[in-house]
Amino acid sequence: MGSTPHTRRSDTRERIQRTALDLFVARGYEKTSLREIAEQLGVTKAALYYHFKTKEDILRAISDQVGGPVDELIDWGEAQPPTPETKRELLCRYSEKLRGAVPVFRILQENQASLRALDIGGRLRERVTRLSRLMRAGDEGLDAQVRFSSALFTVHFGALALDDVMGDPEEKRLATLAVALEVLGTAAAGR
Amino acid sequence: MGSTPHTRRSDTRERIQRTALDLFVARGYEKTSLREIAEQLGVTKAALYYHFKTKEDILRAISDQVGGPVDELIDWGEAQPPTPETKRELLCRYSEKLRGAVPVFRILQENQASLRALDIGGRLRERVTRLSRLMRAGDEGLDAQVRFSSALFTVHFGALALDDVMGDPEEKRLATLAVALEVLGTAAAGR
Amino acid sequence: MGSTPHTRRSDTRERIQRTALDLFVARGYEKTSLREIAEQLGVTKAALYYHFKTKEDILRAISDQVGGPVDELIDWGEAQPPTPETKRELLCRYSEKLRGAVPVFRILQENQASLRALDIGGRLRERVTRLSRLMRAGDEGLDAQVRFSSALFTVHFGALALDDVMGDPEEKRLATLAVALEVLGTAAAGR
Amino acid sequence: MGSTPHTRRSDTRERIQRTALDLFVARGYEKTSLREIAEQLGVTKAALYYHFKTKEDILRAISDQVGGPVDELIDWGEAQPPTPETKRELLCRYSEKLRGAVPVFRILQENQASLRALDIGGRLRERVTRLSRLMRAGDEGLDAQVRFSSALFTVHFGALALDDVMGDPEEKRLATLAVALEVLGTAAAGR
DNA sequence: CATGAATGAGAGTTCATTCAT
DNA sequence: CATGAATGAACTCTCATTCAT
Repeated sequence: MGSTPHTRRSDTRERIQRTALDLFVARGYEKTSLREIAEQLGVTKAALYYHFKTKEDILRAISDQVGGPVDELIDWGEAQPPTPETKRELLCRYSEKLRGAVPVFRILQENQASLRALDIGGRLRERVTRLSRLMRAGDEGLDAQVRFSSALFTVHFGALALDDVMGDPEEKRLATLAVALEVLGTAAAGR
Repeated sequence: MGSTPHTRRSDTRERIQRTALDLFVARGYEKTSLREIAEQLGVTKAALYYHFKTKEDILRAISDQVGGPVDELIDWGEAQPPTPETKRELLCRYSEKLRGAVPVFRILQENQASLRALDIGGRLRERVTRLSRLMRAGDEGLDAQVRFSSALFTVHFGALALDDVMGDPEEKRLATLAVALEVLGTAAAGR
Repeated sequence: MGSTPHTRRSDTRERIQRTALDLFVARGYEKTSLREIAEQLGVTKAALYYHFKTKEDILRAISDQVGGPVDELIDWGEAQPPTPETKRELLCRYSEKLRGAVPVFRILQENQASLRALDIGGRLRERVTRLSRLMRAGDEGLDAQVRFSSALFTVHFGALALDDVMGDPEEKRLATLAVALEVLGTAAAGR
Repeated sequence: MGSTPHTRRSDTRERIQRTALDLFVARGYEKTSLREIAEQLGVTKAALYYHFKTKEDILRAISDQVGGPVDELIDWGEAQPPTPETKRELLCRYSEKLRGAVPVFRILQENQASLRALDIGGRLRERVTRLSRLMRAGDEGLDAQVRFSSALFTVHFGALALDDVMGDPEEKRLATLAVALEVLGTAAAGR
């Protein structure tokens, strides 16, 4: 009845991305070979190379799914005054970015060592640096710095750790965020 | 003339371990080849095989440097009553184990994806599970669980993140621990 | 409006040939991929296949730019009496064929090993054989044979070697030819 | 009887070199795959990599068989006064270097295009440049330059071309050299 | 005329591992 | 204790080529 008549145009690129994501999550970036990706997809290795220039390029495409949004968030943050309120807002928004992209964050997290040699690793590190600077702005004390890190760890790793635990995802996210804000709050309000 | 008569026993084994640790930290477990380790050490690959059965075995030896102590900690915890005090004590002791073994923890952390296929990964996961159970004992609420995770993240990742930041290590450790205890405290005391 | 009405016939075919020639000279036949040719031309690889059946076919088209003329020269030579004058004339005419087609000769020269497997290589070898026979006709002595070879080397490689040296091309060509004729002359006259 | 008791020590490196030489001559450098070399030798590809770092490295080892001697020759030449006699001597000695190493020179000659990208190509070009400078020293006229080139072509390509022609090799070499000296002689004596 | 998508074959290279000495 | 030599399996990547549209 006209449903997807011949949408074949080229969803292949996206299918590669999806399959690669699954395998990278399950077996790690290094341990996943292009042969595996191709086989699981029912195409040849060469087909992957038609759509992506290198293996790293596939990872990059996946990584960019979250890289872009997070960069926007940081840009926004750098345009705001460095008030406690801004910092709280940053945490909230970061938590939202995490939602729905957990597998991507997990790959970046668990393959950190492999990323180091790749330029993706550099970009990732840059983001962390900029985020750190943002949060520390205006208060360089050790206690404040620890609180910031702790709050960010809570949001970031909380999302990853609680992902495969039963319960309503949104409820878990809000609980996590609440604790993070509490940790941060003391420092930010403490001024 | 009496000091360390023949204590050489197996100098090489330890030198391999140290070199491997350095390289695993710098380039990652997968990306570090036995050739590199051997070259940096000035021996042949075959020599490594005299001291270790496989590459994984080298990693295992490194991992065991922290595995043992942490297992002891967990054993101790499971023998205690599940009071808030016990939980605080666990955090303190875990923080102490971290001190001085940061590179090893870093390897385990950053090569997680690679470890998954190895049995080291299994043991690691088991430790996390047991630790979780310990902390949650007596209070299964979502808020408490989040607080526990958050406190542990703070101690664990705080140690890794603050390692390459200037400042007195012990001071940083105590500040981190203080925040972690604060996060935990509310939940533990909330009973 | 009347000039070159539809003379476009096959502009692309020639552009492919020219681009391929440039790349074959610069990077060698084997090392030049169809992708490179296509990219430099702003078309797709598949487009090349519309105009040429295979990669070898492109090379053949280029090679034929000189193959035809040289074959004519040989045909002419075989129809002449084997006098010294004929041999001198052959050298002169070969020198003229070289002029303006240096890049093509250079490709054939520098990619000899690659050509061996191709049928172009066979044809090339055949030409050399026929030319040799022509020059040796009537005098099979070792000295004469060496002189012939030497004269031909002088004309052939002289054109290639002096190409990227400053100076008036025609002047260089004539100087080269003079030496070649001198070398040949003794033998031819020696009869 | 004591013949070659267990000379196994390691002639493999040399056997690889010999086999590679044969195949490079027969099929060209690019068209010869490491698989072929290994198969013909009855070892694995990996064994080749135990003895040589790259494919290029095998070629380099082969090329160095003539590279060293020729470099010595050039060094010698540069230490002499630029007299006609020196130039004649250079030709004679070059001719002697060629004798017995024809296959190596042939590889370098016929795979020129492939060598260009390799650093072997650079070294080769450098040798040619230095040799050219040597011969031209003291006389920069076009005629002299052409004569020098012609003489060198005669010796160099003569050796390659006459190799697979019947007749006593040494006799052929001397005949070739005689012609080369004659060509050169006029220029050198002409002063 | 030309493209987008894909393929099969094979390349060079690296790795962890083994074993006789 | 340690080495030199070798292997088998796998890897990422490139190439010339095809074909439906």
